[in-house]
Amino acid sequence: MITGEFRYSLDEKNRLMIPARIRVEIPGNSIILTRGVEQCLWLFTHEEWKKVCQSLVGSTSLFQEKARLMQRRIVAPAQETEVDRTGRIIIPPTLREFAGLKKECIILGIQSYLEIWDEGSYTAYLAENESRFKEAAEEIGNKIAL
Amino acid sequence: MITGEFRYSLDEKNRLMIPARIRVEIPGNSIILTRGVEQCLWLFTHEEWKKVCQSLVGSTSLFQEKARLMQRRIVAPAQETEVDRTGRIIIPPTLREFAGLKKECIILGIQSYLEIWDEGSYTAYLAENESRFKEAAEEIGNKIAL
DNA sequence: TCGAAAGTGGGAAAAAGTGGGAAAGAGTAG
DNA sequence: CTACTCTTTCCCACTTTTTCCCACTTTCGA
Repeated sequence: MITGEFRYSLDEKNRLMIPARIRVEIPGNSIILTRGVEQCLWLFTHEEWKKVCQSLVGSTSLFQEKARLMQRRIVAPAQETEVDRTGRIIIPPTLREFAGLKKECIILGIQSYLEIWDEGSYTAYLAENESRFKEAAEEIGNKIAL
Repeated sequence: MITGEFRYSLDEKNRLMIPARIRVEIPGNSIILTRGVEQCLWLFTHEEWKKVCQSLVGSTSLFQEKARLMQRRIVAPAQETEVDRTGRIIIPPTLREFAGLKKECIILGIQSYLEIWDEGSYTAYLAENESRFKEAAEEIGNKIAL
């Protein structure tokens, strides 16, 4: 997809705007929505989702506890959502609650997928992790000349 | 790009002038804008941005915490911005807020990239870090013969 | 002092975003 | 089984924002 950080608000029908810039990159007007690792939602194109699934399902077994956990936590909650003709998607209730979406939401474009955060949670997440981020940045600085 | 320290003000449409001297060095009239490590924005040419992305994204996974942090903090906020025919760029709202840009801005040219600071923040940053700067200067002095 | 280049402000057209109404569908009670 | 209600979905029309462009002002150098 594409990158960018956008703020949109959830309306009273639980609809959320997908930024026009990002929308044009979504093939077929439909997208897969699931739980993210942190308190956010992940959105994938069908193609990307296939890759995620294959790497999760393909390399694991029904008879391994950790594998089942990953399946339940990432694969199971996934739902396909249509982008309506004005560019909005409907966030299913269980996913909305999981991500704690209230009104103001942040949409992140991270190249091959998107994330949706509640604005408050996202701000808190970044604040909590700022020092960790700076450490990681230093590390990269030591490895790479940029 | 080129070096230099310039002061321009953000107009009421969130447009910021790119100094003519620097502008001529930007290929293709379009530039990548993202969050910097401190409270400022970083601007890269496409070519430079590609390098940054590769060093961040290249060898990482969706399922690694530190990788996600770096992606969210540096890669996700990135947006491509056109330089209009009078030489201005539009600063997207989320980036403007992050950098705390009010009116007067400082543009720094640092060879391979640019930085945009709010004038107040920049002055404060320099003042706060003057002693650390002197330490850093000593350290470098020990490594380099100049 | 004049000309050219750089910078500023603002208007108009186009695009993007928002709210809400109506139709369709599901669920429930009589 | 039917009728009523509530929810969901789809679409339209209005509003706001963005983008593009023009013209004026200022600055700098000759």
